[in-house]
Amino acid sequence: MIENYNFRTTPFREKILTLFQSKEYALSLEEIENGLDQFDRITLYRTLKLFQDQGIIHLVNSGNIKKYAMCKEECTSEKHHHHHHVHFTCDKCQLTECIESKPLDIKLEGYQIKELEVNVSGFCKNCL
Amino acid sequence: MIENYNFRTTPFREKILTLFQSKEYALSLEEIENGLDQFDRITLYRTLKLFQDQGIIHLVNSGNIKKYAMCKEECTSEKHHHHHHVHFTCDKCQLTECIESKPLDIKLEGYQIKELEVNVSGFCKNCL
DNA sequence: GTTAATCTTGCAACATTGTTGCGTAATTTT
DNA sequence: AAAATTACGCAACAATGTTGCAAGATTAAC
Repeated sequence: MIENYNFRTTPFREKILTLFQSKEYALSLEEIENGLDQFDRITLYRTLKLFQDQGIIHLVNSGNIKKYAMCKEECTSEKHHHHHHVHFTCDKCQLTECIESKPLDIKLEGYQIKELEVNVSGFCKNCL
Repeated sequence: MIENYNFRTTPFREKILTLFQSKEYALSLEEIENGLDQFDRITLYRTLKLFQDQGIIHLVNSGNIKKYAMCKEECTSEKHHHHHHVHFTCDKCQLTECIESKPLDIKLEGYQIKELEVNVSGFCKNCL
């Protein structure tokens, strides 16, 4: 899949991608780093930025912690992809997941909405 | 108003509070610092943390920039106050404001929702 | 009102997070 | 095979945030 993009396939990038694919939930920077043996910090930052720019992953604000989640297929199709789905972070297990619910249609009188981000926290199915 | 809380009223804290009250929109750290003549960085951080803990201000994730907004009255009444209203950031003027709309009732099957945060971006009334 | 307790400040020092520049290495293209 | 492009890894820096501690200010106690 990585070959469809206009950047090179390198061992490091494949490793990062594999890491994301092996998890069902969003990854914090710490979790990504823990999943790697030895790595260059700057290269990791640049890889994450590249993946974001290419619509492979997207940023999730989970409280004070930034996390990164794989984009679903719908995202990559559009150039400027939107993430109108809900991000849920569990207060107990701390896992963050993307919830594919029906698209939210929030409308604000007099405003033109381009991007919409919904971050929800509470208890997930496993921790209830 | 600051006297209703269980911490001391100091010139610095009053200055910060006045700064927030003088603006209709959420303030970034940079904007706060620009509104002060000379100040101690650590004291500012601690003041912001204090105000957050006391429910005077709350954090808004505006894209990659953290901002702080005054809490409305409804917030301070409850101990664990919720911010189920919408935060809007304009792509043009970059201002972030809290929009008092009807409370959002997002429900997720099997999840117990405690906190809800909605960040919207686009063009605001003035920039349309 | 003086003393004691508490809170706040400001400095140092450190930790984390993120960016930029640049030479080298690897990969594509010609 | 040579040239152009892209990616990597290091240094250096910048921004952001935290902790400890001594000194100052405020409040409470005697």
